[in-house]
Amino acid sequence: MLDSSWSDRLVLGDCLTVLETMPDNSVDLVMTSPPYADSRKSTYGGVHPDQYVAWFLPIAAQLQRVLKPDGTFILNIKEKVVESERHPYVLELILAMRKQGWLWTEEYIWHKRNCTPGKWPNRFRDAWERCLQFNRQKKFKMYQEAVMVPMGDWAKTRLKNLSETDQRRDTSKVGSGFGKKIANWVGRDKAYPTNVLHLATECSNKNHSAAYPIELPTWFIKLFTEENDLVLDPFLGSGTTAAAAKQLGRRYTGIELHPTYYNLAVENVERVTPHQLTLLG
Amino acid sequence: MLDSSWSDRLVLGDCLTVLETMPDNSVDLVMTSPPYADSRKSTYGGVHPDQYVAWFLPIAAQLQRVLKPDGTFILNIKEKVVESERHPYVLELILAMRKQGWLWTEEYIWHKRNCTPGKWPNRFRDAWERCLQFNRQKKFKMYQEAVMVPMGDWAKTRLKNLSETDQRRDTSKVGSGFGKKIANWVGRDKAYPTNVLHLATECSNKNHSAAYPIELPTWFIKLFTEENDLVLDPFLGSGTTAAAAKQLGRRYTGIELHPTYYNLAVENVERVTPHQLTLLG
DNA sequence: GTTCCGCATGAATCGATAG
DNA sequence: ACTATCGATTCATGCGGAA
Repeated sequence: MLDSSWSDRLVLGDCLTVLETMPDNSVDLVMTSPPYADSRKSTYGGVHPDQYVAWFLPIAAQLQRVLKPDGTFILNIKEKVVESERHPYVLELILAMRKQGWLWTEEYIWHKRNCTPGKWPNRFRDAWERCLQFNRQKKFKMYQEAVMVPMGDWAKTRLKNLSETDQRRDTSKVGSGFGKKIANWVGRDKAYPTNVLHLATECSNKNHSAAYPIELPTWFIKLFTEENDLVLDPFLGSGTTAAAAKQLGRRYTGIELHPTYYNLAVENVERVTPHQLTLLG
Repeated sequence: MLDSSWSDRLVLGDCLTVLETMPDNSVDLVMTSPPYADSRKSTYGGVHPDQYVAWFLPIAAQLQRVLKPDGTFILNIKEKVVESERHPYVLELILAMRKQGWLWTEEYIWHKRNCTPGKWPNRFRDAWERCLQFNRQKKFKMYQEAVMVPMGDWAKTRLKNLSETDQRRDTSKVGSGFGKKIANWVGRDKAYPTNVLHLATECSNKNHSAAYPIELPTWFIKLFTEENDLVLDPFLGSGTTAAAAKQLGRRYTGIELHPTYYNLAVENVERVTPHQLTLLG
């Protein structure tokens, strides 16, 4: 049942083609952030918003097939603004995936504490993204305690690492609520999180920006898998998901189309030691 | 053009029926939180999730008619969990309203800092709701400066303009020169918010649970209207929207079907003094 | 070694300009 | 009319140099 040939492999190639070669019911968690829709046709890999659903559905079908019945699919995505309006492709995708047989179990909010700046006459800065949870069944594996304790540890670690300046800074941040959260966590060992995640965007890697900070896949991997479970990211990018999985002692499979990103991912994943206690920040 | 007969009126009656008697292009902002979908028919205002879109669309059509072309419609809503799955009626509603001619300009997130407690095997506590922004045109009135916030927590008191950080920075800059100090101070005084709002849920003195805290309509009323503009809430509930509008010196119209809520709303709105400087539980 | 400050930069968006 | 490109706007963060 356990096909070890897909353990800890990073594959260079087209996601749909590669997925078709993977066995049924073999993945415990799919966690990915697909290329965002892009109206610029000239851009390599850009998918037009109007064609986004049609492009993604066959991939979603494959993911459904390779996912174990009690596994989970987390899709990090956010719709772009097109002609001063939020494009509806994400909404349409959710509805289409439901027709495909997926259950839309939950929508987590990733609140980006440091979002890109900018000012426009008709909108504010976009500070959040969707983390859509899809399942094949109503009953699925979920290890809530795994994210209960680390949340406290995370805060404490974070608190230790922060300089006084940064602590003070955080307290005064606009709407971040970060400083307050730390205050709330002090002396409170156990707290269940909510469906809103406060995480900064990754700024550490200079050359290539990761889609999301490693804390994001780390959280979902802890929540939905146990050790030696298999985590799949069909749009690996710079390898953040695989790195998180490896670090947590999970098996991983990653697929990436672009050689540049693929090589970067290999590098980044190799650098990770399993069970390495996190250096967050 | 300005029909004063709808200024500062609270109407007891069916929302659709009342809306049909209102003049075209007369409302600057619609802000409401409609009755949530509920499968329990006996509940007041309960609408079955599967019928929610069909129920709401005629109302949305009337709102589109009475709204000024450069006005805004803010819809506070969140989908219920039905059979372990998020029901898609909100997504379907957005798509249907777009077909009706609405522009889905933006989706704000109301992050509820103290959400209802509880624990379930397959999900965490729900700590956020959608505030969907719809417009008739790409260009609409927006007064961003009105919601600019001090560098401290914007949901808290405005009296404390000096955050610790700023005080400290200010002091340290004295050594290096005066001119710089003022420039930095002014620049750091206020910042634009993002599309994520951190507000506590209302838990204060009211018998009936208000749909949202008064800070929520207050924020959107400041953002999308000027003084003497007309704010409409077709599902007034306990009157929070009208109270916020009155307090800010805007005109308001509220419609409520249920006599109990209507009377409560009248009471709550009467208690408010226009331009009363904040400090509401 | 610490703390503090300056500065570059980032999954952005709009409007204007040019082809 | 439609598309492509560019400049302006804005602020939380981390890094590096300085005190």
